[in-house]
Amino acid sequence: MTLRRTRSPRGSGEQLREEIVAAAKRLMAAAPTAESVSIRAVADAVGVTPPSIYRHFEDKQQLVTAVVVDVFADLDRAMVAAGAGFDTPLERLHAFGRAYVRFALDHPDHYRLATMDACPRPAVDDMLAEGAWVHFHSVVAECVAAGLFPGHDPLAATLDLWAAAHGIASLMIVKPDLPWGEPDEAIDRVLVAAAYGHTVAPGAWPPDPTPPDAADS
Amino acid sequence: MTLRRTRSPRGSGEQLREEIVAAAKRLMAAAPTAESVSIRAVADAVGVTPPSIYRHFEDKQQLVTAVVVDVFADLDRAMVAAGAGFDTPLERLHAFGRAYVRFALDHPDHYRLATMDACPRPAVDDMLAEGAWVHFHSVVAECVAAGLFPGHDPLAATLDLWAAAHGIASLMIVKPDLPWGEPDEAIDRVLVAAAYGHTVAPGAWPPDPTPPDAADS
DNA sequence: TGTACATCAGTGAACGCGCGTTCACTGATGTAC
DNA sequence: TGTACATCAGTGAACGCGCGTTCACTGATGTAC
Repeated sequence: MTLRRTRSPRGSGEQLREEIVAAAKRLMAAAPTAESVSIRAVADAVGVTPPSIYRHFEDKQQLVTAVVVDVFADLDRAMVAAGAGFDTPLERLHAFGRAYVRFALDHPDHYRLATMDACPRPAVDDMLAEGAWVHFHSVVAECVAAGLFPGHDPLAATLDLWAAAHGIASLMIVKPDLPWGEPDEAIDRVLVAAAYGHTVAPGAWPPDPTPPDAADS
Repeated sequence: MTLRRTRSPRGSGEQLREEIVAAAKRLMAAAPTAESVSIRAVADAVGVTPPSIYRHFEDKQQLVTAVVVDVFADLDRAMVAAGAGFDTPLERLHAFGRAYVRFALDHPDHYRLATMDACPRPAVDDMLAEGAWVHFHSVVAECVAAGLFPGHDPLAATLDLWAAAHGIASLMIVKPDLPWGEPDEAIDRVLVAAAYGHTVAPGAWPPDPTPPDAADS
Protein backbone atom coordinates (compact mmCIF):
# COMPACT_ATOMS: atom_id res chain seq x y z
CA MET A 1 0.00 0.00 0.00
CA THR A 2 2.99 2.27 0.39
CA LEU A 3 2.93 3.22 -3.26
CA ARG A 4 5.11 6.19 -3.95
CA ARG A 5 3.27 8.76 -5.99
CA THR A 6 4.99 10.77 -8.71
CA ARG A 7 6.02 14.20 -7.65
CA SER A 8 3.74 17.11 -8.53
CA PRO A 9 5.05 19.70 -10.98
CA ARG A 10 5.94 23.13 -9.71
CA GLY A 11 2.70 25.05 -9.60
CA SER A 12 0.37 22.25 -8.63
CA GLY A 13 0.88 21.87 -4.92
CA GLU A 14 -2.88 22.12 -4.53
CA GLN A 15 -3.31 18.72 -6.10
CA LEU A 16 -1.63 16.89 -3.26
CA ARG A 17 -3.69 18.91 -0.80
CA GLU A 18 -6.87 17.57 -2.33
CA GLU A 19 -5.51 14.04 -2.37
CA ILE A 20 -4.65 14.35 1.31
CA VAL A 21 -8.15 15.51 2.24
CA ALA A 22 -9.68 12.74 0.16
CA ALA A 23 -7.49 10.10 1.76
CA ALA A 24 -8.16 11.40 5.26
CA LYS A 25 -11.88 11.41 4.55
CA ARG A 26 -11.71 7.86 3.25
CA LEU A 27 -9.81 6.66 6.30
CA MET A 28 -12.16 8.46 8.67
CA ALA A 29 -15.09 6.66 7.07
CA ALA A 30 -13.83 3.52 8.78
CA ALA A 31 -12.46 4.96 12.00
CA PRO A 32 -14.22 5.35 15.32
CA THR A 33 -12.77 8.83 15.79
CA ALA A 34 -10.89 11.56 13.98
CA GLU A 35 -8.13 11.15 16.53
CA SER A 36 -7.67 7.53 15.62
CA VAL A 37 -6.68 8.41 12.06
CA SER A 38 -3.03 9.37 12.24
CA ILE A 39 -1.08 11.74 10.06
CA ARG A 40 1.16 8.78 9.28
CA ALA A 41 -1.79 6.71 8.07
CA VAL A 42 -3.00 9.53 5.84
CA ALA A 43 0.47 10.05 4.41
CA ASP A 44 0.76 6.35 3.75
CA ALA A 45 -2.61 6.22 2.01
CA VAL A 46 -1.59 9.06 -0.28
CA GLY A 47 1.80 7.51 -0.94
CA VAL A 48 3.82 10.27 0.65
CA THR A 49 5.87 10.72 3.82
CA PRO A 50 4.35 12.32 6.94
CA PRO A 51 6.26 15.63 6.76
CA SER A 52 4.71 16.28 3.36
CA ILE A 53 1.36 16.77 5.04
CA TYR A 54 2.77 19.77 6.84
CA ARG A 55 3.51 21.53 3.60
CA HIS A 56 -0.26 21.70 3.05
CA PHE A 57 -1.74 21.85 6.56
CA GLU A 58 -0.36 23.69 9.54
CA ASP A 59 -1.30 20.85 11.85
CA LYS A 60 -3.63 17.91 12.20
CA GLN A 61 -6.55 20.07 13.29
CA GLN A 62 -6.57 21.93 10.01
CA LEU A 63 -6.68 18.68 8.11
CA VAL A 64 -9.59 17.40 10.18
CA THR A 65 -11.46 20.66 9.69
CA ALA A 66 -10.97 20.41 5.93
CA VAL A 67 -12.50 16.93 6.03
CA VAL A 68 -15.48 18.14 8.05
CA VAL A 69 -16.13 20.92 5.54
CA ASP A 70 -16.05 18.31 2.78
CA VAL A 71 -18.50 16.08 4.62
CA PHE A 72 -20.97 18.94 5.10
CA ALA A 73 -20.75 19.61 1.39
CA ASP A 74 -21.61 15.95 0.68
CA LEU A 75 -24.53 16.17 3.06
CA ASP A 76 -25.80 19.29 1.33
CA ARG A 77 -25.56 17.67 -2.09
CA ALA A 78 -27.54 14.67 -0.85
CA MET A 79 -30.25 16.91 0.60
CA VAL A 80 -30.57 19.13 -2.43
CA ALA A 81 -30.75 16.14 -4.75
CA ALA A 82 -33.47 14.57 -2.62
CA GLY A 83 -35.52 17.76 -2.51
CA ALA A 84 -35.51 18.35 -6.24
CA GLY A 85 -38.84 17.74 -7.95
CA PHE A 86 -41.10 18.31 -4.99
CA ASP A 87 -43.56 21.13 -5.36
CA THR A 88 -44.73 22.00 -1.87
CA PRO A 89 -42.42 23.26 0.88
CA LEU A 90 -43.68 20.59 3.26
CA GLU A 91 -42.80 17.83 0.80
CA ARG A 92 -39.37 19.34 0.30
CA LEU A 93 -38.90 19.63 4.04
CA HIS A 94 -39.67 15.95 4.48
CA ALA A 95 -37.41 15.03 1.60
CA PHE A 96 -34.61 17.05 3.17
CA GLY A 97 -35.15 15.46 6.53
CA ARG A 98 -35.17 11.94 5.17
CA ALA A 99 -32.09 12.62 3.07
CA TYR A 100 -30.34 14.09 6.10
CA VAL A 101 -30.95 11.02 8.26
CA ARG A 102 -30.25 8.67 5.38
CA PHE A 103 -26.91 10.35 4.79
CA ALA A 104 -26.07 9.97 8.46
CA LEU A 105 -26.92 6.26 8.44
CA ASP A 106 -25.11 5.65 5.15
CA HIS A 107 -21.98 7.44 6.36
CA PRO A 108 -22.09 6.96 10.10
CA ASP A 109 -18.45 7.74 10.76
CA HIS A 110 -18.50 10.86 8.62
CA TYR A 111 -21.65 11.99 10.36
CA ARG A 112 -20.17 11.26 13.74
CA LEU A 113 -17.06 13.21 12.82
CA ALA A 114 -19.02 16.23 11.64
CA THR A 115 -21.61 16.40 14.41
CA MET A 116 -20.62 14.34 17.41
CA ASP A 117 -16.88 14.14 17.85
CA ALA A 118 -15.09 16.51 20.14
CA CYS A 119 -12.90 17.51 17.24
CA PRO A 120 -11.77 20.71 15.61
CA ARG A 121 -14.74 22.13 13.80
CA PRO A 122 -15.39 24.99 11.43
CA ALA A 123 -16.64 28.12 13.21
CA VAL A 124 -20.40 28.38 13.64
CA ASP A 125 -20.57 31.44 11.40
CA ASP A 126 -19.02 29.40 8.60
CA MET A 127 -21.53 26.66 9.28
CA LEU A 128 -24.50 28.97 9.07
CA ALA A 129 -23.20 30.14 5.69
CA GLU A 130 -22.86 26.57 4.43
CA GLY A 131 -25.14 25.03 1.87
CA ALA A 132 -26.72 22.44 4.13
CA TRP A 133 -27.82 24.97 6.73
CA VAL A 134 -28.88 27.57 4.17
CA HIS A 135 -31.01 25.13 2.22
CA PHE A 136 -32.60 23.63 5.29
CA HIS A 137 -33.34 27.01 6.77
CA SER A 138 -34.87 28.32 3.57
CA VAL A 139 -37.30 25.43 3.18
CA VAL A 140 -38.39 25.83 6.79
CA ALA A 141 -38.87 29.54 6.12
CA GLU A 142 -41.07 28.63 3.16
CA CYS A 143 -43.19 26.44 5.39
CA VAL A 144 -43.52 29.26 7.90
CA ALA A 145 -44.39 31.71 5.12
CA ALA A 146 -47.04 29.28 3.87
CA GLY A 147 -48.67 29.40 7.30
CA LEU A 148 -47.89 25.79 8.15
CA PHE A 149 -46.12 26.54 11.43
CA PRO A 150 -48.19 29.33 12.96
CA GLY A 151 -46.50 31.31 15.68
CA HIS A 152 -43.11 29.85 14.97
CA ASP A 153 -39.97 31.77 14.11
CA PRO A 154 -38.20 30.37 11.02
CA LEU A 155 -34.79 30.30 12.68
CA ALA A 156 -36.06 28.64 15.86
CA ALA A 157 -38.14 26.16 13.86
CA THR A 158 -35.09 25.27 11.79
CA LEU A 159 -33.12 24.52 14.92
CA ASP A 160 -36.01 22.49 16.34
CA LEU A 161 -36.40 20.37 13.23
CA TRP A 162 -32.70 19.93 12.85
CA ALA A 163 -32.56 18.73 16.45
CA ALA A 164 -35.23 16.15 15.67
CA ALA A 165 -33.40 14.86 12.60
CA HIS A 166 -30.10 14.85 14.44
CA GLY A 167 -31.68 13.06 17.38
CA ILE A 168 -32.98 10.10 15.43
CA ALA A 169 -29.88 9.96 13.22
CA SER A 170 -27.35 10.06 16.01
CA LEU A 171 -29.26 7.74 18.32
CA MET A 172 -29.58 5.13 15.59
CA ILE A 173 -25.86 5.39 14.93
CA VAL A 174 -24.74 5.25 18.54
CA LYS A 175 -27.26 2.66 19.72
CA PRO A 176 -27.94 0.51 16.65
CA ASP A 177 -29.03 -2.43 18.79
CA LEU A 178 -32.09 -0.69 20.19
CA PRO A 179 -35.37 -2.16 18.93
CA TRP A 180 -35.77 0.30 16.06
CA GLY A 181 -37.82 -1.94 13.83
CA GLU A 182 -37.84 -0.79 10.23
CA PRO A 183 -35.40 2.17 10.18
CA ASP A 184 -37.34 4.15 7.57
CA GLU A 185 -40.48 3.90 9.65
CA ALA A 186 -38.74 5.13 12.77
CA ILE A 187 -37.19 8.00 10.83
CA ASP A 188 -40.53 9.00 9.34
CA ARG A 189 -42.30 8.80 12.67
CA VAL A 190 -39.84 11.18 14.26
CA LEU A 191 -39.70 13.61 11.35
CA VAL A 192 -43.45 13.71 10.84
CA ALA A 193 -44.05 14.16 14.55
CA ALA A 194 -41.56 17.04 14.69
CA ALA A 195 -43.21 18.77 11.73
CA TYR A 196 -46.75 18.13 12.91
CA GLY A 197 -45.73 19.28 16.36
CA HIS A 198 -44.96 22.67 14.82
CA THR A 199 -48.45 23.07 13.39
CA VAL A 200 -49.50 24.15 16.87
CA ALA A 201 -48.28 27.48 18.18
CA PRO A 202 -45.70 27.39 20.97
CA GLY A 203 -47.42 27.56 24.34
CA ALA A 204 -50.81 26.52 22.99
CA TRP A 205 -50.34 22.90 23.94
CA PRO A 206 -50.78 21.06 26.20
CA PRO A 207 -53.97 22.70 27.43
CA ASP A 208 -53.71 23.81 31.04
CA PRO A 209 -54.90 20.83 33.11
CA THR A 210 -56.35 23.21 35.72
CA PRO A 211 -59.64 24.65 34.44
CA PRO A 212 -59.52 28.46 34.72
CA ASP A 213 -62.61 28.61 36.94
CA ALA A 214 -61.25 26.05 39.39
CA ALA A 215 -58.63 28.39 40.83
CA ASP A 216 -58.41 27.68 44.55
CA SER A 217 -55.97 30.35 45.70
CA MET B 1 -1.96 16.13 44.30
CA THR B 2 -0.13 12.81 44.46
CA LEU B 3 -1.37 12.15 47.97
CA ARG B 4 -0.74 8.59 48.99
CA ARG B 5 -3.86 7.03 50.42
CA THR B 6 -3.71 4.66 53.36
CA ARG B 7 -3.89 1.06 52.40
CA SER B 8 -7.26 -0.70 52.63
CA PRO B 9 -7.65 -3.48 55.16
CA ARG B 10 -7.94 -7.05 53.97
CA GLY B 11 -11.55 -7.54 53.04
CA SER B 12 -12.31 -4.11 51.69
CA GLY B 13 -10.85 -4.14 48.21
CA GLU B 14 -14.21 -2.89 47.00
CA GLN B 15 -13.62 0.46 48.59
CA LEU B 16 -10.76 1.36 46.26
CA ARG B 17 -12.83 0.20 43.32
CA GLU B 18 -15.49 2.72 44.18
CA GLU B 19 -12.92 5.45 44.68
CA ILE B 20 -11.44 4.66 41.26
CA VAL B 21 -14.81 4.90 39.53
CA ALA B 22 -15.57 8.15 41.34
CA ALA B 23 -12.23 9.66 40.38
CA ALA B 24 -12.54 8.56 36.77
CA LYS B 25 -16.03 10.02 36.64
CA ARG B 26 -14.79 13.27 38.10
CA LEU B 27 -11.93 13.50 35.61
CA MET B 28 -14.20 12.66 32.69
CA ALA B 29 -16.47 15.51 33.67
CA ALA B 30 -13.75 17.84 32.44
CA ALA B 31 -12.35 15.84 29.55
CA PRO B 32 -13.32 16.00 25.91
CA THR B 33 -13.27 12.21 25.62
CA ALA B 34 -13.07 9.05 27.68
CA GLU B 35 -9.86 8.25 25.84
CA SER B 36 -8.25 11.44 26.99
CA VAL B 37 -8.51 10.40 30.63
CA SER B 38 -5.57 8.09 31.23
CA ILE B 39 -5.24 5.26 33.69
CA ARG B 40 -2.27 7.15 35.07
CA ALA B 41 -4.38 10.25 35.70
CA VAL B 42 -7.06 8.24 37.47
CA ALA B 43 -4.49 6.47 39.60
CA ASP B 44 -2.93 9.80 40.48
CA ALA B 45 -6.29 11.31 41.41
CA VAL B 46 -7.01 8.40 43.75
CA GLY B 47 -3.53 8.54 45.22
CA VAL B 48 -2.42 5.15 44.01
CA THR B 49 -0.05 3.78 41.35
CA PRO B 50 -1.34 2.75 37.92
CA PRO B 51 -0.97 -1.01 38.36
CA SER B 52 -3.36 -0.85 41.31
CA ILE B 53 -6.17 -0.09 38.89
CA TYR B 54 -5.67 -3.49 37.32
CA ARG B 55 -6.42 -5.23 40.57
CA HIS B 56 -9.99 -3.90 40.23
CA PHE B 57 -10.57 -3.63 36.47
CA GLU B 58 -9.39 -6.01 33.81
CA ASP B 59 -8.59 -3.13 31.49
CA LYS B 60 -9.45 0.47 30.75
CA GLN B 61 -12.64 -0.43 28.92
CA GLN B 62 -14.13 -1.99 32.03
CA LEU B 63 -13.40 1.14 34.01
CA VAL B 64 -15.05 3.35 31.40
CA THR B 65 -18.08 1.08 31.31
CA ALA B 66 -18.39 1.32 35.08
CA VAL B 67 -18.39 5.11 34.82
CA VAL B 68 -21.07 5.06 32.11
CA VAL B 69 -23.29 2.88 34.28
CA ASP B 70 -22.84 5.37 37.10
CA VAL B 71 -23.74 8.29 34.85
CA PHE B 72 -26.94 6.60 33.69
CA ALA B 73 -27.86 6.06 37.33
CA ASP B 74 -27.37 9.79 37.98
CA LEU B 75 -29.53 10.61 34.99
CA ASP B 76 -32.25 8.30 36.23
CA ARG B 77 -32.20 9.85 39.69
CA ALA B 78 -32.53 13.34 38.18
CA MET B 79 -35.48 12.26 36.04
CA VAL B 80 -37.31 10.47 38.80
CA ALA B 81 -36.85 13.40 41.17
CA ALA B 82 -38.18 15.81 38.54
CA GLY B 83 -41.22 13.65 37.81
CA ALA B 84 -42.30 13.28 41.42
CA GLY B 85 -45.42 15.20 42.37
CA PHE B 86 -46.99 15.42 38.93
CA ASP B 87 -50.35 13.78 38.61
CA THR B 88 -50.95 13.26 34.91
CA PRO B 89 -48.75 11.08 32.71
CA LEU B 90 -48.28 13.92 30.24
CA GLU B 91 -47.00 16.25 32.95
CA ARG B 92 -44.64 13.55 34.16
CA LEU B 93 -43.47 12.94 30.59
CA HIS B 94 -42.63 16.59 30.17
CA ALA B 95 -40.91 16.72 33.53
CA PHE B 96 -38.84 13.68 32.54
CA GLY B 97 -37.92 15.21 29.22
CA ARG B 98 -36.90 18.53 30.71
CA ALA B 99 -34.90 16.80 33.42
CA TYR B 100 -33.21 14.64 30.80
CA VAL B 101 -32.07 17.59 28.71
CA ARG B 102 -31.19 19.62 31.79
CA PHE B 103 -29.00 16.81 33.05
CA ALA B 104 -27.26 16.67 29.68
CA LEU B 105 -26.58 20.40 29.69
CA ASP B 106 -25.49 20.41 33.32
CA HIS B 107 -23.10 17.51 32.78
CA PRO B 108 -22.16 17.80 29.12
CA ASP B 109 -19.06 15.65 29.28
CA HIS B 110 -20.79 12.90 31.20
CA TYR B 111 -23.66 13.01 28.75
CA ARG B 112 -21.28 12.93 25.83
CA LEU B 113 -19.47 9.98 27.33
CA ALA B 114 -22.66 8.03 27.91
CA THR B 115 -24.42 8.72 24.63
CA MET B 116 -22.06 10.10 22.01
CA ASP B 117 -18.55 8.81 22.43
CA ALA B 118 -17.34 5.83 20.49
CA CYS B 119 -16.43 4.20 23.76
CA PRO B 120 -17.02 0.88 25.46
CA ARG B 121 -20.63 0.81 26.51
CA PRO B 122 -22.87 -1.46 28.53
CA ALA B 123 -24.79 -3.93 26.38
CA VAL B 124 -28.15 -2.76 25.09
CA ASP B 125 -30.00 -5.39 27.09
CA ASP B 126 -28.47 -3.96 30.25
CA MET B 127 -29.48 -0.49 29.15
CA LEU B 128 -33.09 -1.48 28.56
CA ALA B 129 -33.16 -2.88 32.09
CA GLU B 130 -31.74 0.32 33.56
CA GLY B 131 -33.77 2.75 35.60
CA ALA B 132 -33.66 5.64 33.15
CA TRP B 133 -35.02 3.60 30.26
CA VAL B 134 -37.57 1.74 32.39
CA HIS B 135 -38.96 4.91 33.92
CA PHE B 136 -39.10 6.77 30.64
CA HIS B 137 -40.74 3.85 28.88
CA SER B 138 -43.35 3.40 31.58
CA VAL B 139 -44.47 7.03 31.54
CA VAL B 140 -44.79 6.90 27.76
CA ALA B 141 -46.79 3.70 28.12
CA GLU B 142 -49.09 5.51 30.55
CA CYS B 143 -49.62 8.26 27.98
CA VAL B 144 -50.46 5.67 25.35
CA ALA B 145 -52.80 3.88 27.74
CA ALA B 146 -54.51 7.21 28.46
CA GLY B 147 -55.23 7.55 24.75
CA LEU B 148 -52.95 10.54 24.27
CA PHE B 149 -50.92 9.01 21.45
CA PRO B 150 -53.51 7.16 19.37
CA GLY B 151 -52.13 4.58 17.00
CA HIS B 152 -48.69 4.65 18.55
CA ASP B 153 -46.83 1.70 20.02
CA PRO B 154 -45.41 2.46 23.49
CA LEU B 155 -41.97 1.10 22.64
CA ALA B 156 -41.74 2.98 19.35
CA ALA B 157 -43.08 6.17 20.93
CA THR B 158 -40.49 5.91 23.69
CA LEU B 159 -37.71 5.69 21.12
CA ASP B 160 -39.19 8.62 19.18
CA LEU B 161 -39.43 10.86 22.21
CA TRP B 162 -36.03 9.86 23.43
CA ALA B 163 -34.63 10.74 20.02
CA ALA B 164 -36.19 14.18 20.29
CA ALA B 165 -34.76 14.80 23.76
CA HIS B 166 -31.39 13.45 22.70
CA GLY B 167 -31.43 15.57 19.57
CA ILE B 168 -31.90 18.88 21.32
CA ALA B 169 -29.57 17.92 24.19
CA SER B 170 -26.71 16.73 22.05
CA LEU B 171 -26.99 19.49 19.47
CA MET B 172 -26.89 22.15 22.18
CA ILE B 173 -23.83 20.49 23.66
CA VAL B 174 -21.96 20.02 20.40
CA LYS B 175 -22.93 23.34 18.81
CA PRO B 176 -23.39 25.71 21.74
CA ASP B 177 -22.73 28.74 19.53
CA LEU B 178 -25.83 28.28 17.40
CA PRO B 179 -28.49 30.96 17.95
CA TRP B 180 -30.44 28.96 20.53
CA GLY B 181 -31.91 31.91 22.35
CA GLU B 182 -33.19 31.04 25.79
CA PRO B 183 -32.18 27.36 26.26
CA ASP B 184 -35.26 26.41 28.26
CA GLU B 185 -37.52 27.77 25.53
CA ALA B 186 -35.73 25.82 22.82
CA ILE B 187 -35.90 22.67 24.93
CA ASP B 188 -39.59 23.10 25.58
CA ARG B 189 -40.35 23.82 21.94
CA VAL B 190 -38.70 20.58 20.85
CA LEU B 191 -40.17 18.44 23.60
CA VAL B 192 -43.69 19.83 23.24
CA ALA B 193 -43.56 19.48 19.47
CA ALA B 194 -42.42 15.86 19.77
CA ALA B 195 -45.22 15.02 22.18
CA TYR B 196 -47.89 16.94 20.27
CA GLY B 197 -46.63 15.32 17.09
CA HIS B 198 -47.59 11.98 18.59
CA THR B 199 -51.18 13.02 19.16
CA VAL B 200 -51.77 12.28 15.51
CA ALA B 201 -51.66 8.65 14.37
CA PRO B 202 -48.69 7.61 12.24
CA GLY B 203 -49.53 7.96 8.56
CA ALA B 204 -52.48 10.29 9.16
CA TRP B 205 -50.41 13.40 8.49
CA PRO B 206 -49.58 15.15 6.27
CA PRO B 207 -52.81 14.77 4.27
CA ASP B 208 -52.16 13.37 0.80
CA PRO B 209 -51.66 16.39 -1.48
CA THR B 210 -53.26 14.44 -4.36
CA PRO B 211 -57.06 14.36 -3.92
CA PRO B 212 -58.28 10.74 -4.13
CA ASP B 213 -60.61 11.42 -7.09
CA ALA B 214 -57.79 12.99 -9.13
CA ALA B 215 -56.07 9.64 -9.76
CA ASP B 216 -54.73 9.73 -13.33
CA SER B 217 -53.38 6.21 -13.72
C1' DT C 1 -0.35 -13.52 75.40
C1' DG C 2 3.30 -14.24 71.85
C1' DT C 3 5.25 -15.70 67.60
C1' DA C 4 5.45 -17.62 62.82
C1' DC C 5 3.31 -17.35 58.73
C1' DA C 6 0.09 -16.92 54.66
C1' DT C 7 -2.45 -13.45 52.41
C1' DC C 8 -3.03 -9.94 49.23
C1' DA C 9 -3.48 -4.62 48.52
C1' DG C 10 -0.54 -1.85 46.54
C1' DT C 11 4.46 -0.63 44.49
C1' DG C 12 8.41 0.53 41.34
C1' DA C 13 10.42 -0.02 37.26
C1' DA C 14 10.12 -1.07 32.88
C1' DC C 15 8.15 -2.89 28.21
C1' DG C 16 6.98 -1.61 23.46
C1' DC C 17 4.24 1.32 20.86
C1' DG C 18 2.42 4.93 17.94
C1' DC C 19 1.85 9.48 17.99
C1' DG C 20 2.46 14.72 16.17
C1' DT C 21 5.94 17.33 14.75
C1' DT C 22 10.72 19.27 13.40
C1' DC C 23 14.90 19.55 10.83
C1' DA C 24 18.34 19.63 7.59
C1' DC C 25 18.39 17.52 3.22
C1' DT C 26 17.76 16.06 -1.92
C1' DG C 27 16.95 16.23 -6.44
C1' DA C 28 13.65 16.96 -10.35
C1' DT C 29 11.73 21.00 -12.52
C1' DG C 30 11.49 25.18 -14.84
C1' DT C 31 13.90 29.53 -16.02
C1' DA C 32 17.61 32.99 -17.28
C1' DC C 33 21.21 33.85 -19.99
C1' DT D 1 20.44 24.96 -28.56
C1' DG D 2 23.16 24.48 -24.20
C1' DT D 3 24.41 25.27 -19.53
C1' DA D 4 24.19 27.20 -14.77
C1' DC D 5 21.19 28.01 -11.29
C1' DA D 6 17.18 29.07 -8.12
C1' DT D 7 13.04 26.98 -6.66
C1' DC D 8 10.41 24.11 -3.90
C1' DA D 9 7.74 19.44 -3.55
C1' DG D 10 8.82 15.86 -1.08
C1' DT D 11 12.34 12.88 2.00
C1' DG D 12 14.69 10.37 5.89
C1' DA D 13 15.76 10.28 10.33
C1' DA D 14 14.93 11.56 14.58
C1' DC D 15 12.85 14.23 18.78
C1' DG D 16 10.20 13.73 23.07
C1' DC D 17 6.03 12.22 24.85
C1' DG D 18 2.32 9.76 27.10
C1' DC D 19 0.02 5.80 26.71
C1' DG D 20 -1.89 0.82 28.38
C1' DT D 21 -0.11 -2.85 30.43
C1' DT D 22 3.11 -6.43 32.75
C1' DC D 23 6.12 -8.22 36.17
C1' DA D 24 8.43 -9.49 40.11
C1' DC D 25 8.30 -7.38 44.48
C1' DT D 26 7.14 -5.54 49.36
C1' DG D 27 5.32 -5.16 53.57
C1' DA D 28 1.18 -4.33 56.59
C1' DT D 29 -2.60 -7.18 58.06
C1' DG D 30 -5.06 -10.79 60.06
C1' DT D 31 -4.91 -15.66 61.55
C1' DA D 32 -3.29 -20.23 63.43
C1' DC D 33 -1.08 -22.32 66.83
